[in-house]
Amino acid sequence: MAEEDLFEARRRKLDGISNAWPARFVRTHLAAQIHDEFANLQAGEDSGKQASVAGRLVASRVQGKVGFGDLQDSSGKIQLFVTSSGIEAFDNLDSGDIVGASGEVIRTKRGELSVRTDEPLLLAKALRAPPDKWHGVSDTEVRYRQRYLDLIANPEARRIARARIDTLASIRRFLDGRGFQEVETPTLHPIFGGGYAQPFVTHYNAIDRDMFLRVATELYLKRLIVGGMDRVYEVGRVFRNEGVDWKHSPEATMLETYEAYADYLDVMDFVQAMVRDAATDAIGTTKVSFRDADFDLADDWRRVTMHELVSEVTGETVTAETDLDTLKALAGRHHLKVEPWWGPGMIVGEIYDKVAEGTLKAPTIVYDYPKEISPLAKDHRDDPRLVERFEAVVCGMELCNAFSELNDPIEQRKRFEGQQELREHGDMEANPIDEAFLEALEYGMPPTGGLGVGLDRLVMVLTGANTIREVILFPALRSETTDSG
RNA sequence: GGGCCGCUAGCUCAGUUGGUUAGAGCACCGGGCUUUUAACCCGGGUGUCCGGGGUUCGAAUCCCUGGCGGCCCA
Repeated sequence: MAEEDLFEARRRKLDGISNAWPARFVRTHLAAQIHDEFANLQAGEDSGKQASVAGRLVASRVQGKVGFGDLQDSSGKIQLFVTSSGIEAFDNLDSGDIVGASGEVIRTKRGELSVRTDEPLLLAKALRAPPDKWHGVSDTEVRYRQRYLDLIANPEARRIARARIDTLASIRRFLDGRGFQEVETPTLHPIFGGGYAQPFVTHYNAIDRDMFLRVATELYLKRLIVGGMDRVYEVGRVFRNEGVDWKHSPEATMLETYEAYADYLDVMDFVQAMVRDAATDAIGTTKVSFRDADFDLADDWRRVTMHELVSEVTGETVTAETDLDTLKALAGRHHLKVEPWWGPGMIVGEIYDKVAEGTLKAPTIVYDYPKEISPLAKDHRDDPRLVERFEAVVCGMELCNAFSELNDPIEQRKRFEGQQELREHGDMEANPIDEAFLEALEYGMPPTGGLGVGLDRLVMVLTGANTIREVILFPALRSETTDSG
């Protein structure tokens, strides 16, 4: 039957129904509550207790004068057992319909816990058929464009959505419990900064100027630290106008936390505890399988400096003192393109990025970054060529980025000027000078430990999702078009 | 941006070397069935083979081009 005929056949079934779109239905139980409450009911036994349930009819089996239906609600599934006088109404339902039913909770002869009803009630018609009851929907494009179908048909989609919700709730609990305050800062920025990325540009009509969608929340959260809000965090969408791959989405959700009087070593402990709690709360265990690795998030994460790691992976000793020519030669041996204006730090960063990072499997804290590639981190207490910065990496994917925050406004201005030079060389991801931010620092910012966590990525690790699109309910896709060539 | 792969019924898929009227299961429609659970039995057959152009006696199949998606690389 053609699609229009299927649609029409379903629509016709509304004709004889007086109130096909009721506004309300009183439920007494979710499916899972019935399974809990009546777990001990024996096969063939009636409970004597009434229940009202509602949800989507995902399967039905009519056998003569009785019928069986599987009702799916937010908690799970419960069988409807439709008897005598209800069979005509039941026969008039289609799979996918939203249905309510009231009756006695029983367990059938075959052992299936059921609500026995003689009046199944249509609560909302599904004019389109739901996904195939057995195969579900597996076309990735459909799963992303019509995530509701994925959620209806695929338990895995529901599991991931739920884990994300629970991860976020856990993190908020963790932070709130430590005296952090959740704040909201602007999404539209006059200057982009705080992250190394190309911004989206939009136009603000009321003040007739171009604005940038934020690439990070960092520079506003630090203003709040200046303002005396000692522990703040924001969970927010950030926008990066770049390519999409398994670990990058142009819209991503970032958690940033700032804690006055803490340093990056404090933040190392902090982020591990937060991730460990999130795992326990979201998936009930700290043992995870992600991509080709299995590990326990409760184990202490390995800590290695960037220079140690680069040395280890390349087999050549690289330190902050290694000279430019040696580094260029090393980069060349790894077939890396090095721009002529790059200093030693940028080359080390490039070797790390392209050669070393991908070798890391279990969570690893890579710390003490070159200053050149870290314009917002504080000078290292022992080595002025380095900064106090770390990233945690899992299976070659950066999970978080943290610093002892640079709070010296004079040094910060120099760093911005360094970024400006990169922009003049054509690096449009380098951040422009943000005078308003510098002015805030000039009023005095306490020493602060800051952290940025890619929440989508954290959910990937916890759920084992192998692409970021699986943990974003509505990932960005090109428009569907019917244009012909 | 580059390379490779894919797009066939509402869904999941098959479709040989280019050759009759493009198939299966599910879903759907009609009939049967008072304990089914991928229910079952009998009957029915749904289509812009992603769009456009070309080659050919003949195109889902080959070529060109565009779209969308996936994987890998930058």
